Amino acid sequence: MSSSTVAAEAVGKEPARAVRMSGDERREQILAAARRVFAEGGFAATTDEVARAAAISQPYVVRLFGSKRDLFVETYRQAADEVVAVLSAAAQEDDPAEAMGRAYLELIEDRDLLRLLMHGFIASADDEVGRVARHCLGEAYRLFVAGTGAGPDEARQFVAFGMLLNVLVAVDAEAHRGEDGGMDALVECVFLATRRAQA
Amino acid sequence: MSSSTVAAEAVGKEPARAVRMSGDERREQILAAARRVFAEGGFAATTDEVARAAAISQPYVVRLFGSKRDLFVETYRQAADEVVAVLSAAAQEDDPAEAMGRAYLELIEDRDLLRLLMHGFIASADDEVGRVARHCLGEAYRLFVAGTGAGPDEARQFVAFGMLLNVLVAVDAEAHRGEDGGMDALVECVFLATRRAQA
DNA sequence: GTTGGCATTGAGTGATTACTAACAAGAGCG
DNA sequence: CGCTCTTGTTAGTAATCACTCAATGCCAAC
Repeated sequence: MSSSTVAAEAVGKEPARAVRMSGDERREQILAAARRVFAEGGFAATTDEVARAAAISQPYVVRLFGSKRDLFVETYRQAADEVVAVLSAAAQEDDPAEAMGRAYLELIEDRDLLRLLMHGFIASADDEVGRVARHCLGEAYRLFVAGTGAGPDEARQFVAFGMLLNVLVAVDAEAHRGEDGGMDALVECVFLATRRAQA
Repeated sequence: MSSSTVAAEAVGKEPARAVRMSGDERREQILAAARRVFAEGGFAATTDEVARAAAISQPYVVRLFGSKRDLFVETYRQAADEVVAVLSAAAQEDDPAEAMGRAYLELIEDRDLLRLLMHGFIASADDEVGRVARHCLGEAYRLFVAGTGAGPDEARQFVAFGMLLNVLVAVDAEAHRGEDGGMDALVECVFLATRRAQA
């Protein structure tokens, strides 16, 4: 009970002040929060939501990144880079085709990452985001060709299957089983295909 | 020069009043405008933009549809229904597989339609939109199986290729040729594949 | 221990937004 | 003409948003 601050905070009398952190640490933390928030609401999500997710004040979010748009672009770029890096690493394993497929499945298990990516696919409103999105897609194709030595058609099918997985995760198909016959059949078929690929 | 209204409007003295229209006609017109506007900005687009696109006042847009959300849902449902109807018709032609492929290509030539659909894939925020989106996807799969008698894998590849086309159109890949090597190769490969399918 | 810099906040500000309320204008009809 | 229903508007309102400003507390170096 040395200082009064601790006791007072425990009782809730003083306004909660965030624990002090280095600027870089805080930026990383905000980026992580922004990924979650932007994944949910896209660019329409507010800086206030990001701030609450990071447990700091809203003006500080804006200050550290300059503007909401800058924060979005940086968040998006980080996510896209992550995808490319993971695919790139998988492309150099023993069985690149299998490794890349598995790597992508693991990536999109992070629903936030995937939905954020999808938002970028449509957010062609912003030039920079569109560029990053196109690059990410192009790299997926290029890395598959380069890694596996597969022909264009096989690589195209790899990417296409990835886009199908994206959409199924985005619409939360698994959580809505039994609501639509066609969708159920599609999910089942995709599920079997992924299991087969992993065998 | 019969009435003063016409002359005055030409000179711009009287406030522009929209030509009178039946409620149903107006609703259709607003839905068409909303499709364009929501395609661009998703649910974040404003009712004011829709109103301007339809050349009427913003409150009237809200009044005719109850709320922005209701307008969005109805716009989305109409678009999804259109897709299902077109695919359904194609599934009953002589060569269903070829017809459905061609039909889908023609559908997504309407970039507004496609981008609106994509927005719904992510807008799982709204339950109803999510349901419609899942149904539309499920029907594409189901209709292909039913129409062509194809196996699950072939049908899955049909839908997957469709999703790839969606994304390529959404990120405006064609308009950005030459900016990214991987993307260029992917677009070229997809282009060849569609030409092959149409032969 | 004082000073200077960094992290962080509260309190605005002006712009925008969905939505409401009230009213205007014309068409059809007796 | 008068009455009513529908179409459409203008003028709000309360809420929300990104962003700004001035201040405050804290740490470290002198």
